[in-house]
Amino acid sequence: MISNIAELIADRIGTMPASERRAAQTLIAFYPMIGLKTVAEFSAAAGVSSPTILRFVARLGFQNYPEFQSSLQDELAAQLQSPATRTLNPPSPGGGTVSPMLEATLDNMRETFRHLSDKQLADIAARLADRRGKTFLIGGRFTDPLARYMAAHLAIIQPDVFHLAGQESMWRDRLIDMGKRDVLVIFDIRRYQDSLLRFAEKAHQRGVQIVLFTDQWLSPIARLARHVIAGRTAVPSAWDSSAALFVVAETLIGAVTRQLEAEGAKRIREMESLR
Amino acid sequence: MISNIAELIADRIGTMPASERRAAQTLIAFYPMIGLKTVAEFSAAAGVSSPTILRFVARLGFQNYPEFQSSLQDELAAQLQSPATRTLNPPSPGGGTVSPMLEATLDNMRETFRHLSDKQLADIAARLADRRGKTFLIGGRFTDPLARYMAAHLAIIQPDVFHLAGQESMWRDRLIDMGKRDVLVIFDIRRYQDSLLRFAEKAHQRGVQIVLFTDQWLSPIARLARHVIAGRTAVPSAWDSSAALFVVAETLIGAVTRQLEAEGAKRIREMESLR
DNA sequence: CAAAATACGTAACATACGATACAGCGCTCC
DNA sequence: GGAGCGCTGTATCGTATGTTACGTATTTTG
Repeated sequence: MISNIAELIADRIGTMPASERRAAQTLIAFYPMIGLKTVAEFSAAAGVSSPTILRFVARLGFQNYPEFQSSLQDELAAQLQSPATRTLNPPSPGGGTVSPMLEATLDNMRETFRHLSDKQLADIAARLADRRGKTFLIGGRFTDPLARYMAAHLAIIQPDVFHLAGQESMWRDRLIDMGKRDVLVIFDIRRYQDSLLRFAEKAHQRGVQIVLFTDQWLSPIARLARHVIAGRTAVPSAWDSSAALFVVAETLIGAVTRQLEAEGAKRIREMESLR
Repeated sequence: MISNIAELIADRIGTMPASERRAAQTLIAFYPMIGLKTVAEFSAAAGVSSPTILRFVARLGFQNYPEFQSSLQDELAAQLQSPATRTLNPPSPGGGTVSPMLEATLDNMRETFRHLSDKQLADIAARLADRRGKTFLIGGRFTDPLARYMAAHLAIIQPDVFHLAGQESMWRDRLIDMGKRDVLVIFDIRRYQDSLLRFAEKAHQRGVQIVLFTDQWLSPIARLARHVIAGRTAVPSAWDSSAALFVVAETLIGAVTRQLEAEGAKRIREMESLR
């Protein structure tokens, strides 16, 4: 079975006329980048004319040049998704129902963090550690526990951390306390909840800084957010996975704790003694 | 030093207006493929207008869109040359707060699952899927969100799933409803909570089957439990990590869902129609 | 609260790009 | 050696694409 364009070329290069073969060879030599450039550049690199390039891709079975490029891009994207990461985790031999789930989850985490720079996390952590404002956390149907988890930790190392629970009307009443210096952390993955969007809009109007945890398809709230964390959620299950977001949350909790070390440590000691 | 476009974006995203930030986030989310498409496609994906995309790339320092694309392509080409340096966010040698945290978490998960057989999980899943009894879930200070997360999912695919919230006295009142056929899922990691142990003992006396999620040092509840899941929790942070337990929980949710597929699917459809 | 500045999208524009028609050339096969 | 066929490049065309100008909305500042 022919799965990529390189193989396709190898398969058909024998049937090609001289100039097209030159095109094929240059594509292989600079695979696949030269194919993503313009016809003119490709033809120049191969030392043939543009129509030859077009005839070449036509012979490969593509309707037109853009279609050929899209195909190359898809191939590239697939490579970038899974590349060595699969081989990085030696597929456990006794692959029952566990393994694929774990594998997918580990991949999701790596992917999520690949798209997340230290600087971004540091910025968010700094924002969360800023003691001049309050911190509110809220989540959706399945992600509210993540908001709770984060709130449970943050509330220990600093004051003015509030998890917004209960009914929509109750959150709204808290809006009155929110202003420019405050931060609202929202967890919202598919299927995105209207109630959260409504709430986010109102908070946004009040100048509240929004930190959004969402999936790779980005909740509509992203538009309002100051910081967006997009986690991978796809796993071989009927449900989406929030594990990657969970780990990001833990990472942030750790970073904020470190920033507030001095005061935080004191606070923690104080709390211990209160028990 | 800024070596790739992703870093460049992370560096400047703070200085960008809202719409451009959205463009930036979309690019990161689908990095780098979306940037190789046309301005129109990029703008559609980001939900902004084409000029915004152009202003965005201009702000990154590029003269025009093609130049930006070339830069992305060069980056890609370099990556493809040396597969070793394929990471989008190279392990920052300096204050890399991310990497060690992520690495430790991934290790924890692998370790946790290494000590967890498919059979164990299947048994637990079967127990949770057994519809003759009720399912109760409860957790400690930091782990209660995990109980909530699991409850939120299980409650959708089967009836009689209850998360025990609120104060200790309220849980106790629910004991009256618990019997031999029922399952109690407890999350308890260090520092183990006396209140949970007390509750577990009473439930155990009533013949309730206990499924315990704990850390590798095992909560004292372990001796009462029918099934024990011991997750690794150590990470380079001031806090313990519950991420491994979270993933086990998700795995179980998936397994239970699969077992109840027939009835579960029907239930889910019914719920959708109720919205 | 008014005024200025900035951000953003709509719509018109120019151009660079892919596509096509056609003519020249070489090769092959009678 | 000549006719036919196929391969290839030049030149032209239509259009999709990036670009720019401008007006409106929004935010910021005095």
